[in-house]
Amino acid sequence: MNGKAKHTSSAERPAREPRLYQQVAEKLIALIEAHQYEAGTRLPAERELAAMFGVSRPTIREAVIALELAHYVEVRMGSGVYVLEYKKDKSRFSDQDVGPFELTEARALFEGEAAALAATMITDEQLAQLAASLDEMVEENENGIDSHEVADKKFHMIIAQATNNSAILATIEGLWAIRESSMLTASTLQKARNSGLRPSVEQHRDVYNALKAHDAAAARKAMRAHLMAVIESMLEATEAEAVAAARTQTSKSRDRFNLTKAIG
Amino acid sequence: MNGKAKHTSSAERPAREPRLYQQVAEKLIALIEAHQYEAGTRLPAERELAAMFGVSRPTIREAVIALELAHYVEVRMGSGVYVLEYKKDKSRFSDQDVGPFELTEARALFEGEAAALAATMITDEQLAQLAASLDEMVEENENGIDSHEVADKKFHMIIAQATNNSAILATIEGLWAIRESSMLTASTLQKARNSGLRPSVEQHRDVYNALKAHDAAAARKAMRAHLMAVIESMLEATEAEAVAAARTQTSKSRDRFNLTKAIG
DNA sequence: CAAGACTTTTGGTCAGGCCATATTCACGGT
DNA sequence: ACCGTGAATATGGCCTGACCAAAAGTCTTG
Repeated sequence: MNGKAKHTSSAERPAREPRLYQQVAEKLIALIEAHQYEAGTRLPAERELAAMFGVSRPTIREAVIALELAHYVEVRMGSGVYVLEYKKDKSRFSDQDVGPFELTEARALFEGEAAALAATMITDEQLAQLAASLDEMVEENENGIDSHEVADKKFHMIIAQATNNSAILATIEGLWAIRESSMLTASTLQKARNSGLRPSVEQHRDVYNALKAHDAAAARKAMRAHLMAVIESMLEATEAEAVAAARTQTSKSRDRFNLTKAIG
Repeated sequence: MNGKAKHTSSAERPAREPRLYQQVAEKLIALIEAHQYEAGTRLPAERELAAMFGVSRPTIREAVIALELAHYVEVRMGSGVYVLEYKKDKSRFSDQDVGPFELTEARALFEGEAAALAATMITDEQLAQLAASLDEMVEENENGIDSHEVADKKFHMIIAQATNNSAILATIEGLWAIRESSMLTASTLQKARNSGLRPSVEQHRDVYNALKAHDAAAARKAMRAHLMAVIESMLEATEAEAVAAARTQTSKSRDRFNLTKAIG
């Protein structure tokens, strides 16, 4: 191995080559994804890899760190670097089926807290955005547009963002993602909407006012009230429809709802 | 700098310290997030950083690569490494590393609510499981086992499960998954633990007692207190190091200033 | 005064070394 | 024969020192 001749072949590449460790990392990833190295197995030793790729050991180490940070491999000192299981997916909220009531209950708790936190640090600009989304909501309602969803989601997301906490934002986004991807939830919500009780703009405005006043307790209370109301309307819609069959099931949900309301 | 005496003080530490590059990366991130280095500005040269942190240049390079992959900095060959703009950006939550503080803050809020909800409906069997995990925790602490994690996670998961809400369970599992998959977070927690303040079994026991008494408010309060304490210890551990690093930098600057003054 | 050449700074990489831990395996006791 | 047990060995972790190439700063020169 020479320490300097690595550029001897650079005559044709005016474009700056990526750093060496990146090239090596890519090659290694390619090998792993081509199942040259199965999950759970050990990669060749750093010294061997260095020889294989014709680079120095530090470079191999850098590449390994890149794979490590991408969760492709795990490094065990004194033992070797091992290929990890599934590098794929990451949707933590797996496809498991969450019911609409569970979902909304979770939102009531979590978004309530998020609102309380946001109240302490929301900016004027974010407040303005909230006001704008409220206007959109009104407009959507007047136009009879069914999907008043857009402005609704926007409203809640701005609040999540106002917490300045990416973990909270990610969590709430995840809950909305479930809601949007779950058939059951969608249909229940639809029914609830059709049965009159539209998610009132007023409830949202209560939240907005609390945030504007930077009143954490009031914000939490308003947000919870809003989502509790959503649960209520879902319950009514469901109950009215499923008379006998789902009776027990639904009553169970109602009991539960009362519990949740109690801890607030 | 010596090449081998770095372990001289390791006689008593059963806990495996994180790799050096991770520790350095964390300190750097702490400095950046503390606005010691503003966005767009240049970090000290690798050789300087090596001197500052008392490590070799290859280690600094590894740490810089970690920051680079996390989009904290950008490396320009021949020029330097530059701090990038906002690190938060888009909604792509899964592949983005959330900071350890954000994560724990989110947990404090969400798990607090989960505990409150769980208090109203937790079963005797689940309480027994909690008690068992507390015992495990004590045992792990005595055995000096580093990963007191196992019992800890079990404890929190039982509570999440006791809410009987799969959305809540999934959310809290997700937060733990982030914690486990993020190396930087893990390292911060590790340090917090090493620096004395172990996540006390007492705090967990407070939560347990509140749940056993089916006292929602007390459960929420205890859970929050526990996680707030975790944040506190992380802050202390991080701050101490950030300050130390900053001091090195400062004294260096002072030396330079004196030189400049002398030759002026 | 500006354009080009020289020098310095800074990242990029290599080479080779020693240490600590993990794993292996042969050895000796039972 | 079986099972510890302790010495090799393999492997990652980190360090020192060096040289190259690109960028940036400095100086000379037309």
